Amino acid sequence: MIKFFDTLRGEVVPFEPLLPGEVRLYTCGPTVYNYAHIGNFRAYIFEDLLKRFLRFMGSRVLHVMNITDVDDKIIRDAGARGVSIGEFTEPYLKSFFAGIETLRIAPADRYPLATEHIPEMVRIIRGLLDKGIAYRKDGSIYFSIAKFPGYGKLSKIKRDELQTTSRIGARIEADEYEKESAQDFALWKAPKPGEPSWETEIGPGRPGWHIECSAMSSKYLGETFDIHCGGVDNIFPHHENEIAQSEAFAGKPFVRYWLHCHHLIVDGEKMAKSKGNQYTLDDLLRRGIPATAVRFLLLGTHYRKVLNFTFEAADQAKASVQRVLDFAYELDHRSFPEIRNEDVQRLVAEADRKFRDGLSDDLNISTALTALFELIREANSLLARNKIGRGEADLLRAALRSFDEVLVLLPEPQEETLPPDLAALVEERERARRSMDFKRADEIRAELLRRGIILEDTRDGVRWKIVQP
RNA sequence: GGCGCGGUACCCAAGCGGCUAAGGGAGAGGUCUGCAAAACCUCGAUUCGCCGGUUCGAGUCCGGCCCGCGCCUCCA
Repeated sequence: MIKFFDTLRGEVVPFEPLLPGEVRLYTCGPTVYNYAHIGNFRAYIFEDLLKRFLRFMGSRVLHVMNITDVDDKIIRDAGARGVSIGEFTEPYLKSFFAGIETLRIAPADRYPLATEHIPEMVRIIRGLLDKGIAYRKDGSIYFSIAKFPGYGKLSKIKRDELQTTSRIGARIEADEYEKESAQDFALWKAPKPGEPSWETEIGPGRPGWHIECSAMSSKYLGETFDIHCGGVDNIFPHHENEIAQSEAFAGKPFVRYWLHCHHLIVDGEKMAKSKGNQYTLDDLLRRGIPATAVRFLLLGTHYRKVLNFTFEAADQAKASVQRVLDFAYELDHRSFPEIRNEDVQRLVAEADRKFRDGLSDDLNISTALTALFELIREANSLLARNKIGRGEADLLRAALRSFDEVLVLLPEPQEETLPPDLAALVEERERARRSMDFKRADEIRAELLRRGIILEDTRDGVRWKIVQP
């Protein structure tokens, strides 16, 4: 049985999709006003784990991730640069997708853009106006949270406490828009001179932040769908407001399971531009941390715990991944005796059970990784004693590939030939070794290492590996 | 002030009432090897932030305290 921690209910609950065998998933995507940092990618990696695991367990997953391509900051910064919001967001959009690919995150089925779903948003706002839940003020339209009794149920914030909560006062005064009640939020913002706006049946203007997710999720996934993910910072106000809009409009439950991922901090501190610790994916790659190590690092801490990023942890992640890769390599580049060993089947079955049970328990990745590493250790131990036959090697390869459908650490199958000049060097070294010229042999090995090839002398002869980029 | 997360070996990190406290990294010693690499074997927390309590039995439950972190209308 699969169980997840649902933020709304505040506990781990059994997971049952609305339609058997199909999970409808909506995840909050980037606001493309800047380059994504590794904290953003932590959330996307968590969602990738969730999605790949659901597929691993036999579900189809229909996944929608929104792209926020219009908001206050985008308008401000595009204006400052004197370009359209489309021109402004394009490089960030490209960079986001490049990161998704680099980290081997399974792409969503759709990435709807906010600017392409204005009519869908207007339709909901229209409906909320008609129901008297939304009201107009100075050209803007606000959602009256007093009209939605369930307001605060996700974030556990009580409505009457909202305005007395400290810190809030200053922010309310700073707000440029007049509202009936301080806690009400904007569905539609009045146009301002020189800023983008849309002519619509509810008047000119641009959407508030929250409405796009209500509009796009219901369009592609239905008015009630299975899972909605995001970072914990989205619980309030973003997701709270989505619930209010969607449920007030549709009159039915919005989301069945809310899964939120905690933050990533760096060296024990919150990431902040001012601290200079806000790393992008490219920053890490430039520092020599391979993408798979980044993936492993972001994957390796349970999603509901704060992940403390350090470069030491990144190096450890790299080494851990290497252990998996070396094991896979061993299975592919070794001769196996013609024997049978029943133990292997038992080990594989046990690892598979533990892997599934771990992830089924609210995505307990530690248990799942333990299953993988225990299998590797046991298998290596048998391998060292030459007690794994050809058939068992196939079993192990299949198990590894199966786990890797979720973890995605193994390299893509690649061309396994050395460029001729390098192959010639390997040959020359073999001749040198046969004539006991170990000095020359070691020179060649060092040369090849500089060129990204590591040589290993085994009982079956010399073999080479590509060193992780 | 409100809501929430966490403090387990040098580092990362499971376990959440009961066999010897997972797993990975780093470290020490050994095996194999021309040397390496990889791998294997062995070692490594009498102890789980602190203090009380419940229990036959507690990192695991209860109470108090200390410390770190996040959110509270920009934020993954």
